Amino acid sequence: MKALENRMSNYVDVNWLDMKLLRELPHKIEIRRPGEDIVTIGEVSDSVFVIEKGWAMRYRILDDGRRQILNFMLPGDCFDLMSLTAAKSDHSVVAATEVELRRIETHSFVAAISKSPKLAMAFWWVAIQEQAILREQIIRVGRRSASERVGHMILELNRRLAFSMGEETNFVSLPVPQALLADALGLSVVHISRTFSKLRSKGFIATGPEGIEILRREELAKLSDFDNRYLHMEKLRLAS
Amino acid sequence: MKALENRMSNYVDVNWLDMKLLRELPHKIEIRRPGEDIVTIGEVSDSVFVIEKGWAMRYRILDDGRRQILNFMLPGDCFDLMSLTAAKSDHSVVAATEVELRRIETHSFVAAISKSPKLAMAFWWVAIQEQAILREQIIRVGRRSASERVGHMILELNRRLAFSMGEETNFVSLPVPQALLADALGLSVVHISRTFSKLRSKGFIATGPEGIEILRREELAKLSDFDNRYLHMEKLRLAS
DNA sequence: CGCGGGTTTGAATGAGTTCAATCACGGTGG
DNA sequence: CCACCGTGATTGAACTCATTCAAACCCGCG
Repeated sequence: MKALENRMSNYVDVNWLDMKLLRELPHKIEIRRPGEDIVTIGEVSDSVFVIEKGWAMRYRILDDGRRQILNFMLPGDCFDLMSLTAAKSDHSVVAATEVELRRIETHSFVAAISKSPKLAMAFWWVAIQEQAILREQIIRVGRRSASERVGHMILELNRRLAFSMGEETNFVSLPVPQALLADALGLSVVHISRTFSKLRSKGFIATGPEGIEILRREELAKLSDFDNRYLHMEKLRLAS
Repeated sequence: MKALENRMSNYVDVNWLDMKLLRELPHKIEIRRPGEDIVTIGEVSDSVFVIEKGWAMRYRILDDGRRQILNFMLPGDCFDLMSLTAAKSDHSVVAATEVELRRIETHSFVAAISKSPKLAMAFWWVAIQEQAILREQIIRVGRRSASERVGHMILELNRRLAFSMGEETNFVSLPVPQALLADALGLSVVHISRTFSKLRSKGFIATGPEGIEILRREELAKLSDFDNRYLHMEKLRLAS
């Protein structure tokens, strides 16, 4: 719950939202090992999930084995609000690292948001933010060069992690192999590696086994045309 | 309103949803000429729009002039439900052809959906479908070849147009220049043209000034790995 | 007729892929 | 303690798909 609270407290007044209501919702905590599916394509989910710890990702496999990762989901992210309409999922969600999940059954979730318009609005906002991340992903893979893609992704992950941790840092923990970045950015593993070494040699980043350190944020942001406004991390205002 | 009614009647029981409520909502009808912005990046919108006639598109321009079209919006599509949270738009929406719009002010829209949970659920579904289209777009530009992208896009437009027209056809009216397809699919205009002629020479499609005719739907769908389930065009079920 | 937007074609170039080999490192079993 | 794996990162060379630039073409329209 910590990550979600951190996140929400960044855009709503601390005591504006009754987190208690959410925290006390009936739920189960589940653990998934890396590679285990959380939601499988074609299935109708009856639950909403909140990621407590670890990374997950949405993905789809094409007929010949190509894989596209749609987006990464970090602590504090919620899915699948799609379950509210009982639609079949058009993609799978898998644990990228070991993941701790809070599972809330759809009907209790619906009950909670219909009781609290504030909570409903907060989750509406979550959906908005996710859409924005998807759109940014389209732009990344559609019109950006390899270095721009990599730089942009690093900065996005850094902002989102900072947002859910509640603290600034130039370090991006990257608990996933480069192959996953490749499938997220529509590049080959080989080229991801080459791009990293290019960014390293230019002094923009340093890489280690644990993750990436951003050495020159400004230049990197300029190079990759990164503008974090799309993440909508400013305080939320309610529509009258 | 016709297009939206057609569309909704395809997935909800005809008299299940009180379209009257929606139809009688205070609104203004507006016309935009091709190229005119409907929503501008950075602005906070106070209205929800429904496209009555014509095509619009979401897009973003990068610093050096590259453009990415995020998706096309056809008759019956709604936007921007984002306005409910009074967030600044992270992209622009522009008329691709001459467009007829129904503009509903956010506050009347919010009033209507809070009165009618059915209406709210219907619009929630609209948001779900749009997310699915965005995800499919990511897969298209991230992991598909040029011919797959073009074929897949043709089939998507065909399904969506059929859905909003309420009638089957193998013809896809394409009232926009190839340059727009290029910016949507992350390809150059030249390559779009070459790809079309490849698809033509294989006998999959025929092109004319008005649009595209699909000659061999099955083969084309196979070639482009198109599976229309993501469009969620089946009847809606309500979550208890 | 001639102009202009859009499409098509050709030739040269380039960014990213593929294949294959090598390297680095942590873990395992003898 | 050390040889032996296996996974993931890196590098080189050949190749491919798509881009760029430039010219030609097509067609509706004033």
